[in-house]
Amino acid sequence: MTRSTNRSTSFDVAALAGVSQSAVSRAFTPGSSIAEETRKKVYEAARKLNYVPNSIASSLTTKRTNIVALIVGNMANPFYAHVLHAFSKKLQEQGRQVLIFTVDPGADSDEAILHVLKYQVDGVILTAAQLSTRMTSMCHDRGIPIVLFNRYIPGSDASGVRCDNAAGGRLIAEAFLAAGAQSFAMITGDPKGTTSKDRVRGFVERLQEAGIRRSDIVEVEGQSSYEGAFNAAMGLFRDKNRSRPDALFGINDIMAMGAIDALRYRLGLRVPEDLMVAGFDDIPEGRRAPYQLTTVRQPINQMIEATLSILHLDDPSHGIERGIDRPISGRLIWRNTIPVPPEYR
Amino acid sequence: MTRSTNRSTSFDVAALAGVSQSAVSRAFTPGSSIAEETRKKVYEAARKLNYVPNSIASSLTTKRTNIVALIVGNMANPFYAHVLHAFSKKLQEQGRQVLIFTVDPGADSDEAILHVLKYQVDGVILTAAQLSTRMTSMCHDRGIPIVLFNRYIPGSDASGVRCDNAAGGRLIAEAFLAAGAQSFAMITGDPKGTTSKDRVRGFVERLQEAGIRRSDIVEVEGQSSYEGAFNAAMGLFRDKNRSRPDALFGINDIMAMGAIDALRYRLGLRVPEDLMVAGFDDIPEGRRAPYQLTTVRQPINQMIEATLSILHLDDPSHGIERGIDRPISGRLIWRNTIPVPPEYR
DNA sequence: GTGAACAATGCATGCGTATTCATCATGTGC
DNA sequence: GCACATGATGAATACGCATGCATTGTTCAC
Repeated sequence: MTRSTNRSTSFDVAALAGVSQSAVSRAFTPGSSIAEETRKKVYEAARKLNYVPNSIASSLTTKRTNIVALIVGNMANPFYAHVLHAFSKKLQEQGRQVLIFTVDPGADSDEAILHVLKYQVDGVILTAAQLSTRMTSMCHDRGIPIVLFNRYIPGSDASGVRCDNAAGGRLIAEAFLAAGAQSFAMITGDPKGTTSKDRVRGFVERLQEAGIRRSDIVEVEGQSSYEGAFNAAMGLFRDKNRSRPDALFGINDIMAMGAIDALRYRLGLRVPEDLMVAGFDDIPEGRRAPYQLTTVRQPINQMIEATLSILHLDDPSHGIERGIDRPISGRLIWRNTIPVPPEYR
Repeated sequence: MTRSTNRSTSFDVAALAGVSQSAVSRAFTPGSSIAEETRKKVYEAARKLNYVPNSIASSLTTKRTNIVALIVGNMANPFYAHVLHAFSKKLQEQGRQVLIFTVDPGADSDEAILHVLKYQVDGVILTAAQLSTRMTSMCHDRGIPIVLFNRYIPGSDASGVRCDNAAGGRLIAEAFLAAGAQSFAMITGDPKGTTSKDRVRGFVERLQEAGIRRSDIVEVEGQSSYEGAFNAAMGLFRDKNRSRPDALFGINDIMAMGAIDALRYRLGLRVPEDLMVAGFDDIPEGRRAPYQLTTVRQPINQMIEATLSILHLDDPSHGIERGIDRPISGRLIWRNTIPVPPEYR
């Protein structure tokens, strides 16, 4: 049996309801001029025929697809899985569809953008992925707004929303200092993105303001994943001659978790007794019993709000907002990987 | 500045290249009859105009969108995040787009399906979500194939691919028995799906074959999440009078992990010394140092292959395969939450 | 009671592309 | 050199819906 296509069209419905095709279209278009009675007749006929309006066809005339593209660059980090979930929920509530693209960490998103353009999406949200200026202008030229989530590209036309990562880095530094740490290590991630670099910058700046020498701050780069940080931590502490730092900043929660497990299960160290650790993001996984991770919470909901407001999906005639960089402050969440100093109790 | 739409069409390209619109269309359609020279001219013109074919428009005539819908019912379980990622990668490689819908756990997917139908997707993959027979026939009527992933609905027209959950449950039972367990507990999940029930059935069946009495098998239902299992475990062991089982089967890995953390961090029990635990799925998170979870591996890649093969995306004229239930065997992965008996070493 | 404003409706057209059909040029085998 | 197959091309049309425009019927104010 062949895959027969029984899709009825607005003409079929119109015929059955005894109205014109225009009436059918209007019946399904909120706010258009149609009598309640007519609408009922149309709905009745539509129900009988299992009619569902063809959004593809309507997009052709309205030039709006109600599709938003979400490009995710690091699905292995649960933070981005949560972000994806949150965006998806939010956009669904608004009656929009989400076209998803996954991109390998570190890879650029040009190919994904190209597909996105073909599908005439109403907007693009880009998360943890690289973006070339060529693609930015390709999008902007055709009136497709694009917002970087948790990332910005200095000097670029693309707008971005992010946590104030530098300020967050400072919060971590302060927490360590308050807990009495004197020598420090960082496990950093993707060097291409601004996220990791900003966190490092704020962290180091604040430490130096407190009189810590740069030589007392060790930095190791790991792949931006649990395993990457696990291995980086092993490398960091394998050298027995080097004196061990008091405090370790994992540049995000999943990496902090990887580092903690390496410390505890491979190196026999206690956290926080032997070494305090902090992360960044506040993913739900970090709250669990084995970790109880002290971290900076990214205000995801605010960031999503901001992203959508810059996209102006409701108002296509609004110009594209270019070059915006909107940092939003996160706050420190005390848990158990840094001993809580009396003044923070 | 208003959001100007500079999108050039195949006519613009045709004019610049000095050919007809048909030629442009053919230039971008693999396998169509066009001279290499003409194609080059077209590409050249297209490049100059930043032309990108409008897939929406082309879908209107071809009746194919190259979009596949993925409906995910439980994003909180990392297993499904991994599944989503794997499908997305695979479909992208094939040049298809993924439209994603997230549905609350336990909720039915009717609304999502309705949206999917509007967008004329080429196929639907449904994961951890309910599906009404009405929606199944809505899809089938219009020639849209639909496959349930890791779920089946007995007597339904919808096809499904899944792990052989009952057989997997038996494997777990055998592992516990081989390790010498004599009394058992299960923390089960969503009672609406077949997945949890099948695992339980296989597990119990095998135990009873080994002479275990039903009264020595306790069953607690938890919400299908880390937290749900954490709480269920607390409830299970709070009753001090009840004798403690030797072995606990968490119906999937994330729940097993929640249970383990409750046991270790709240109840002061050691795993596996005081109590052995097994999960199901083999998510990467379960391999990590704190858990080292013994589990049954779901053959995700095979399952994805099977799903796509049933969908017949490459051959739209192929009839829809109805009512298929394709179980694929998983295998037991020994790690450290069950003491490995000598015969399995 | 009259003209104007307005709501409801249908007709016709356009959105950007794929595809059918007819035409023409070119090459093939004999 | 001829009949024929083959490949390349353009004109025209269809895909399913939204919308501008014209028309009709209705209500309202005066």
